[in-house]
Formats: sequence, C-alpha cells, structure tokens
Amino acid sequence: MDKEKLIKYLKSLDMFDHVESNQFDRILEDSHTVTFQQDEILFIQGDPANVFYVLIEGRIKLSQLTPEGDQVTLHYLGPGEAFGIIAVLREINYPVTAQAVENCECLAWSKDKAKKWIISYPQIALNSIRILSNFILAFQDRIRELSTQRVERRIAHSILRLAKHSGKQTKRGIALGFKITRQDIAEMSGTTLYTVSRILSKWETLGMLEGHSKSILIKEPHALTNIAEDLGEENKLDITPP
Amino acid sequence: MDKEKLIKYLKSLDMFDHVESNQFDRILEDSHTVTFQQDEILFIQGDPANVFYVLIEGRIKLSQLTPEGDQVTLHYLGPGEAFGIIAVLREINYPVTAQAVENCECLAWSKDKAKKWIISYPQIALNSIRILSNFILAFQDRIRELSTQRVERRIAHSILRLAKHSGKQTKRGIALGFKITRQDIAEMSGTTLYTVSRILSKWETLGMLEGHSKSILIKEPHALTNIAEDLGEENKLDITPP
DNA sequence: AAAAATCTTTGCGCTAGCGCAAACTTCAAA
DNA sequence: TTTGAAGTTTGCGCTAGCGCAAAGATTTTT
Repeated sequence: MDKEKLIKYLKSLDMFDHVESNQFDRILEDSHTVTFQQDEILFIQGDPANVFYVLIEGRIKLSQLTPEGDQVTLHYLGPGEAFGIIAVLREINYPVTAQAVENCECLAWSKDKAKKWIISYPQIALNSIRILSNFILAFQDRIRELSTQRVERRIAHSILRLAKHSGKQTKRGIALGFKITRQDIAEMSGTTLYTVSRILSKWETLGMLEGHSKSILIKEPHALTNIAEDLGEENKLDITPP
Repeated sequence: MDKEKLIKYLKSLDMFDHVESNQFDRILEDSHTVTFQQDEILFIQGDPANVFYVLIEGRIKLSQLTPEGDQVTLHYLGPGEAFGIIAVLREINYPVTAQAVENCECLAWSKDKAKKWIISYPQIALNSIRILSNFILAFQDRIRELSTQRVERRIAHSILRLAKHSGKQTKRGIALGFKITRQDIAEMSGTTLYTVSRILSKWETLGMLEGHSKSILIKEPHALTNIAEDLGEENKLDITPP
C-alpha cells in the first residue's frame, strides 16, 4: 500500500477516529509495516510487550493457553482492529497469544511510540476507551453464555459471530471467510472437538449448513439464529391458556 | 464525610490518580453524594445511563439477567471502585444491573459532568483505560475458567476472589465481609445453588471451612487454594518413573 | 412467641456432554 | 501417484452436574 492510501485507511479506523488530518503523517512515520505468514505466531502470552499493532489485512486469533494445556480462543481480529493496547500501556507482558490464521499485514508501533501517541493525544485515548469497552461488553456476553447456555446454543453463537465478522455471501449461503477447524470452534465455545463435530453433523443432516473440512457454509442462517436465540423452545413447552 | 476528608479520599482512587491537586475542589463541586440501603437497586440493565458513580462505602453487585431469567454476577464492587464509565461514555443504556449488597455511600456525577471530566482531562481518560483494562484481564480469566474448569474449582476461585477482595482475618480464619447466599456463589461460578451447597458441605466435613447461613468462614485458605489451582491432582496420577 | 418468608441441605433419578478409540476423509508433500 | 500428516466422524461407556422435591434451618415479620 502506498502512503496516501495508508493514511486514508488509518483515518477510517476506530483507533484514529476524529484525529486531526495533519497528524497522520507523523503517526505513520512512527510506524512500520510487518507481514506474517499464515499460522505464524506474532507473540506468545507472557512475552514482553514491545509492540502495538493495527491489523490491516488478514485475520488473527487471540487465545490463551491454560497451565493444563487447554487452549481458549478469546477473539478473532479482523482488518482495522487494534491490539496490544493493554499490554503496552500497562507495561505488562502480553496476556494472550496472537497467531495469524491468514497471511496478514499489520502496522506496528514500538511500545514507546504507541504510549507517546495515546498519552499525549486525548482523542486517541478516548478511542482506546471505546475499543476496550467493546471488548468488555463482548466478554460480558461470553461469560453470560458460558454460565447459562447449553453447548448447542453456544456453538450456534460462535458460528454466527464468525459469519457476521467475516462471512461472505455466496449463491449457496454464507461461507466463513477463513479456514477453521472443529477444534477452533470448540475453543471458541468452551467445549470439545467431538461435541462440535456431532452437532455440526446434526445440523448438516437438517440441511442447515454444509461442513467441509476446515470450512463451513451456512445454508439457513435463520435456523441457526433460532438455535442461538433459543427460539422454538417456546413451542416445545406447549403452554395452552386455560 | 467532610470535604477535606473526601478530597483526600478522591486523590487516593485509581480514577483520579495523578490528577493535579487544584482540580479536586471542582471535581467535588460537580458531584453529589448518594446513599443506598442494603438490597436497594441503583439501576437496572437497560436503564438509560445518566449517572457515573464512585463507590465510597459498602459493596455493590454488578449482574446481568438473561432473557430466560438466569442471573449472572459479573463483579462485586468494593470501596474506591468506579462504575458506569462505559454506559456514560458510550451513550448506551446500562449494560448491567447494580444492586447494593450492604448499605452504600457513593459519589455521583451526572452524565454530562462525567463526560466533561473524562474528555477534557487526559489523565482521567488514561486512568479510565487502566480501570477498563483491569476488567478485561479479569473477564479473560473468567472466560478461561468457565471454558476449561470443573465446578468445584470454579467455586473455589469465586470464594477466594471474595476473600481477597473483602475477607476479614479473624482468630478462627478468614470471614467473608458481607452476607452472601449459595445462590450468589452459584451466579458467580456458573453453576446452581444445589451444586454449591453440596460442595460447601463436602468442604465443611473436610474441615476446610464453616458455612453458616449467608456467611462463610474459611478455616484452611491453603486447602482452598490447592483446589483452585488444581494442586494435588498430580499426586492422583501417581506416575512412577520406570 | 408464633407465623411467614427465606435459605440450605440432601436423596434421587436423569441426561448432556466428555473423551477414548478406531475408522474414515481430506490435504500436502515427496 | 503414493505416502503421510492433519482433520473429522461416530460408537460406546461413563460421570459430573443438573434440577425436582421435600425436609430442615435460619431469619424476619407481626
């Protein structure tokens, strides 16, 4: 990407919303671009946080590994999203592992440069607050789901989230935009790959989706939404007024 | 509390860390104090967010109610903690319900006043970022726990969190500082009151704690920590080198 | 002091979901 | 095209934890 285009892109991001135009030359000067191959690891949870990133192209998985060896996926980042804010600002090690799930292009700022901009530029600090609060709201939903919902519903939610975030409308339905395994879906839903496989198989026989290896085509998004929102359960209760 | 003492207290809070001393008169002038009786509800999830609070005295439960009627507790606030930041700044309705679990005293700012201070005072914005990032880190832990750990361990974690946050050391052990029911613990741990009751009973027979009605006395914190950290499981495996 | 309301405990049966094992499919490399 | 590695499916048995019901205990109200 050339400089002109990059600046235009930066201006469109949440992180730099409402920042004066004349600042972008300097913001860009402080940055450098980095690319990552598919499957490459940007940093591992516990690494010292030296870099703040904005994802320009591709998709990155943020996850945590428990001491017991279980992996938990916290978020899939898409183009335009910033990451590494917390670790860089708080001077702590990265609390998560970041791995490219597609070939990726990022803009990167050193810890010091990133801190400089966030601290000395109130609008950028406010934008950071907005981004962080999005995470909080999303994580609250996640906690509520894990605490109260059955696996089937959680899996439906996970897949719908992926679809909303990176689905591509095709003639046959909505196709998820990147390779994803049953194991990945399990790590997003708080279950096992076996259970994911069984439930996807069931949905496939019901004609709701097609699950090829590492890819999913949603044929009836509405049916999935019904499961995610637990519609149709009302009918099962079959309460008839007296 | 008189003005002098209140200002001294404000200065000690995360929210106003590193704010110049001469600002506190004006910050305080913009605020008003509110008190809430035990069990009183400050606001319900979905209410328009008109007030930003700092808790001075007492304890407040932040929770969400699912459409199905299940309650999930997200956090217990203690003295010195700020809440309502997100809703006020984002101009959204409160995403959670806040209820006093003890008699409480709060400082309150109207939405507009709170926004004014956060927006026009970079240091306060940075402090907000710090507070929000604490929530994110805590919620990540919560998600990881719910996704990978068994109930017994999650309950141990919940109780230890309460103890750390509001426990009082006594001759007989650590007593939780406020009334809490089995149902409350269940809502923190993502399980049911029956399971909590059974597990507390078990721990009581093992001599680890004493569970009276609405109160818990931890007699062996170390044993609880072992369960929370899943120590002692290694022994069960009983792997002997060949 | 009695009555009502709220919490807690525990027996019992049940099922959602786990996780091993083994076969099968798909993809990538040689 | 073959071979191997990686991912998926499914049978099977098992158990952790759910949730009703009913009895007790504790707290609050009158």
